[in-house]
Amino acid sequence: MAAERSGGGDPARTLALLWRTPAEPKPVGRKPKVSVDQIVTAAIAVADREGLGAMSMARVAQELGVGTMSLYTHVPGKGELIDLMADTVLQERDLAAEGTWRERVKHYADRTRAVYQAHPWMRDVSMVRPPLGPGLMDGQEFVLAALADSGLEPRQVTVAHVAVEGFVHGAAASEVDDQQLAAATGESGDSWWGARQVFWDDYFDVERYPAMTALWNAGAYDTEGTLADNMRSSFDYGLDKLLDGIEGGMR
Amino acid sequence: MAAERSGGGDPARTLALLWRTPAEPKPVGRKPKVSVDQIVTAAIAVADREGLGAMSMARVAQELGVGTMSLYTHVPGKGELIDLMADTVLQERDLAAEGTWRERVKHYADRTRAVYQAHPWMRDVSMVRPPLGPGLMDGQEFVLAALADSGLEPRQVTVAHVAVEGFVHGAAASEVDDQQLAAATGESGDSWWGARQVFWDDYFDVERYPAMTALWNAGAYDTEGTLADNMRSSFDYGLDKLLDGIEGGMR
DNA sequence: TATTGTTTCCGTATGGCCTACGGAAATGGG
DNA sequence: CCCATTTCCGTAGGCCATACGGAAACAATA
Repeated sequence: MAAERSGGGDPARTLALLWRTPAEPKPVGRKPKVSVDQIVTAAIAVADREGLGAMSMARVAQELGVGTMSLYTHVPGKGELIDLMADTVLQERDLAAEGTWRERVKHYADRTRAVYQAHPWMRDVSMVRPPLGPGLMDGQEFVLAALADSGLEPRQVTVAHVAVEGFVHGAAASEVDDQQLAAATGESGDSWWGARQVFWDDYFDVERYPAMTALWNAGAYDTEGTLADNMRSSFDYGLDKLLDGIEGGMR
Repeated sequence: MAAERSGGGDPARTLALLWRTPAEPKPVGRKPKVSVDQIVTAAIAVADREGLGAMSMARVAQELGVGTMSLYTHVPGKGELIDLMADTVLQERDLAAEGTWRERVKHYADRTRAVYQAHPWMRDVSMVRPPLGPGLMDGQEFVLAALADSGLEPRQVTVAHVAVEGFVHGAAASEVDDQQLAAATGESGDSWWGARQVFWDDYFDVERYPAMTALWNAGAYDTEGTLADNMRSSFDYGLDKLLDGIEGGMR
């Protein structure tokens, strides 16, 4: 399937849901069996356990013990529900750190990474047209405040922000991708690569790939950790180098 | 839908397809109406036009004027077809550049970016368990050769490689995400943001978001270009800073 | 030409998905 | 009791991947 799309529908309705604008009390009419919060919570639970692909309207309704179509009374559609899910888990970040601007940016990256770890389906949510809710906005404010304290010019802050934001979400997503695939297919990344040993035996050509061969012979791939360990250290390394570059560009 | 998954199935069969290992000629039996190449080409054409979500087996078969099930004679399943599509478009990169190691890495980033631009559905293809075909491998060889010339220690080359590869694919993906959404929904990114003007009017709180407000007042968001232009310069900026950091770390 | 072995083609069927529509059911006030 | 209002949800239409097995095409042989 292609990536889950959100951000559709009527902006006013979606924003009201994201910010939980309390509709004026309606003392008249049948009592609701479920609330928006319950729907979002149930949807997150399903996606956490079985992935975003398994998060169907029918599945969520079943989880709550109501009919499928009942959900549409509270939520305009699946796209908007995904918006609500994403903003909700982004609110789980605890962004109240002190320290230098670098420490704060790294804290932000760490907390965001934790969200992806806890909710691997975030990999499948596009962030180019993000849910403009409190979860996203609080995060933006936090990073921008940190970058603004770095001494960069205002215009540079916004450019650096896009780069940092892109790196953090991208790295967290690809790190989590492995786990998500492991859960979905029942095969770990290490085992997947192991099963592709045939490739090195039957297809790899040392003459076509001299640089890779040289690195291999130099022991560059003799790592002790698992695939997940390596992806974790690459995340930290890449962010460090990016911040080094941003810092260096200020001089 | 969640991200399209590939890399499943029997490794030996998939590798044989990726490297087009010619099965021994079969002069006996009914003549095939379609070839693997035709199927892959048709699938890419559909995905280019209508996105990976529209690339169904039925749709591809229709494109070729054959029955849906005929495809399964030549390709094990949809996952493997996506593997073949991805490796095929990665082969479109022309990676024969001269220059310093930095110039070559930037050339690689530029060519990879071009692939995503031409085939936006690549955003939806996971690269954590990549198709081990010539398209992917030639790219890896090219970057590793460049990084190995930078003077980094072998072990450091592999770490930097993961960071660069992650950045390039991540940035190209999010850049293209916007265009893909524009094509799928018929609404451009600029127009989408315009429709969310309500947010700034009704929900944005200057006291809750002082850093954003200050940047706004400083004119940091007074850009003349389109959203696409800004994403493009962020791509270049981020890669530059990342390479600065890698270079600086060698000292 | 008729037969046989081999390969490809593809119709059918199963079980899933989202959501438009409209009627039934519940609730509080008069 | 009646009625306005709100929520609940069954049905139905049109998508999807792919397992299965028989029909059809072709080359070599008799």
